[in-house]
Amino acid sequence: MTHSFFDEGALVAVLTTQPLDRALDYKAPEGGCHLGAFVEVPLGPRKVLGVVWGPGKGDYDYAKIRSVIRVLDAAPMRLEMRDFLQKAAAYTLTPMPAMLRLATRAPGLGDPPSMRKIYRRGFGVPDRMTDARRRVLDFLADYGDLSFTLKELAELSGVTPSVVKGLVTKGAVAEEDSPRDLPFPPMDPNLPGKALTADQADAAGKIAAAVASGAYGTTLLRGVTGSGKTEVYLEAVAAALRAGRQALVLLPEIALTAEFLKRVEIRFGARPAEWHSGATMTERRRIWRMVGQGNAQLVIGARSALFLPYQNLGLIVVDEEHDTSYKQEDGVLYNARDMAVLRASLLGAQVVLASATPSLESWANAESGKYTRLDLEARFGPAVMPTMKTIDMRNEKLPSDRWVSDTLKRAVDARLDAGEQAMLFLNRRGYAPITLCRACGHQVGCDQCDARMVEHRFLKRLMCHQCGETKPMPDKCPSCDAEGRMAAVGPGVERLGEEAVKLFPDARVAVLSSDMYGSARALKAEIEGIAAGGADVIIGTQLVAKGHNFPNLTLVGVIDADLGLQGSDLRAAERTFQLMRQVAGRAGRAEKHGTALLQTYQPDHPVIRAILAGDEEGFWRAEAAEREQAGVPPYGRMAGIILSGPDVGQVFEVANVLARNTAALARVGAQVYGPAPAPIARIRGRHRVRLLVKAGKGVALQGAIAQWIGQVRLKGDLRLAVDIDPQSFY
DNA sequence: AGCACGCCGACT
DNA sequence: GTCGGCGTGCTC
Repeated sequence: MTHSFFDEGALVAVLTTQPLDRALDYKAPEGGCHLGAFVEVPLGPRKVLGVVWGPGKGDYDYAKIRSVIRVLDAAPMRLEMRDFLQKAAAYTLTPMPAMLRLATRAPGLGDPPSMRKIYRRGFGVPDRMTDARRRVLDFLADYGDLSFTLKELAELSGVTPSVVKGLVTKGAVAEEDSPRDLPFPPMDPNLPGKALTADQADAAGKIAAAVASGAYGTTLLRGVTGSGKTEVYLEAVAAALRAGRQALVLLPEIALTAEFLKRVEIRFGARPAEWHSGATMTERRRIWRMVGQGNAQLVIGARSALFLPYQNLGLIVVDEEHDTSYKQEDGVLYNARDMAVLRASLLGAQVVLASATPSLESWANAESGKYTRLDLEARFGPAVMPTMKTIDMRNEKLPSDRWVSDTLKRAVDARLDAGEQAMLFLNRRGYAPITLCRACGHQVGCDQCDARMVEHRFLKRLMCHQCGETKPMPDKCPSCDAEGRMAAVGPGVERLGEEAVKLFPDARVAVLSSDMYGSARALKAEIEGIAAGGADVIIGTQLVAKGHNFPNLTLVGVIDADLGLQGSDLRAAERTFQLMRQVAGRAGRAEKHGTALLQTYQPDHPVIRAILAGDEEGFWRAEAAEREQAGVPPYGRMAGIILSGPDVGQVFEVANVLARNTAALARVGAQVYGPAPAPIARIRGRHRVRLLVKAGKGVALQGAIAQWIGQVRLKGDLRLAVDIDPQSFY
């Protein structure tokens, strides 16, 4: 460490959020600035946000060097954060400015602390007393020293705001400025938690001891649904709080429910900071600032909460660590689970990766001893894992426009008679996945992407699931002009909902699909209503698999367990396994015993057999052996290079230049496959071409790739994105 | 990312 | 002649 403070006029290197390839030199402002300070600097005609990254390089014409405009009122970025951003950038091959943008995703960072007016009891006495005035003063007398906003005070005392204002001019009510960004209430780690079983207490004790050690470590906490994973990791959170350190719980966005937050609030006696995409600008700003000041001890959040400016982070929990939504697929391509491990290792913090169905990566890391593995086997309370059976669809002889077999229908009827809930699971949004013309066989596709349009009867439109583009349902075939011959082929949840209404006329049927509700909030509210008994038959897509508790749900019918089994994607089997296990785990979570029925045409498929047998270790060993054989992650390294542009020829031209000049990769023994059209060959009119790079485990792949792609200069509208550890590789 | 500079086509 | 298309390059 050379300098930590720069006097006025000293040269400092400032990293901005603008996409420049390096930090620029500026003169430190009046009063000087600290290393890591958030500053506003002039850049051409504009003012931009930046961070003082180090001493200036002094390699630029001194006469042209401008001064930092001002130091922002925010705690300087800590060295640990700087280090984390640099290492994360190097790992994901992301330019530093983009990385810094992730870390400054709060509005109004440059503004002074925003204030609002608050009202409390004053010392003056009004000259004239009225009924309304007395109500206000009596109310304030009842609440002693508490203060309120104008709106609160007026509403709570049953008067209009002008009455309060009148009292302010008389001095009977005091008007004060108060910072809008208030500290979060302290968490109490010593409130009693739920009673733990012996193995839960044992696991909790081990993780708590690791947290107290103040060293880095990662624990894979494995346990079936309802085994008490949450209770166990909340004890780890308590240990971090007791040690005076902050804790972060990462969840997939959809699992961040009111139900979950309530549990946390009960355990720690106060609401934690919630960081999610639906948060308002004011909330985000408050959290960003309070986390940086240590005035938010516990953050519950989605992926991007990892980039908040923690002051003293001691524990990161990644719940549902296998969830694919931890991998950001647009903009900066990073996997929050891996970045959590990176950040913790730099901090001397603990990581808990929790899942009923861990990713193969984490499972392998536990096998190799990089992670500590803790298994929770005993199920909490009287419920046990559901009974799982297949329904062999080859014997069911269903007509082509029906999806619920008679066997499954009888099982649902039985549950309805018992006054319990049943769920039909189908991982396909919309009404029907294919819309085709019976006259010529034409399938309606998206004009912008190479994807089929999916009919959404609920929206009365066709939708592209790649780009979200919609168009009205055509009356006549766009290809052969035949009228009235367009037909819906295959099932989606909306169509399954229609069938369920016919099959179960007396039941209340609810369809849960992410596109049927205006906002994530509305969707969560709907799910909570249903869980509380608002429906008898629940039709759902993948989102129902994520962490929702349906206490009265005792039967899950998986409509098409074969979806995802076919194809050569090496991760498909893993994903199918995880999804089926999680869906099955929805059944019978409380006191009632649950059953899961899987409709399949391949009851002998290894994945289906492993699910039925509950043989997770067997499944993973088989999957791991296959991957090791193929030399793919986690037994080898991969990266995807996606080139995109409006002109296919141009895109392929650049891709071919890369494919032909691979000396930089050959030096580390890496191979290139492709170019080939990317899995989604066209998105929003941009053609996408992918190259895959494959290398041995332990190869320094990023450096080689950086050198390799440095050979090409991208002209015009061409883009190149590097995806380290891609989710799909085939 | 913005924004200026600059070098070629179709207009008053 | 010049108005304006957007390709290329710079910002401390």
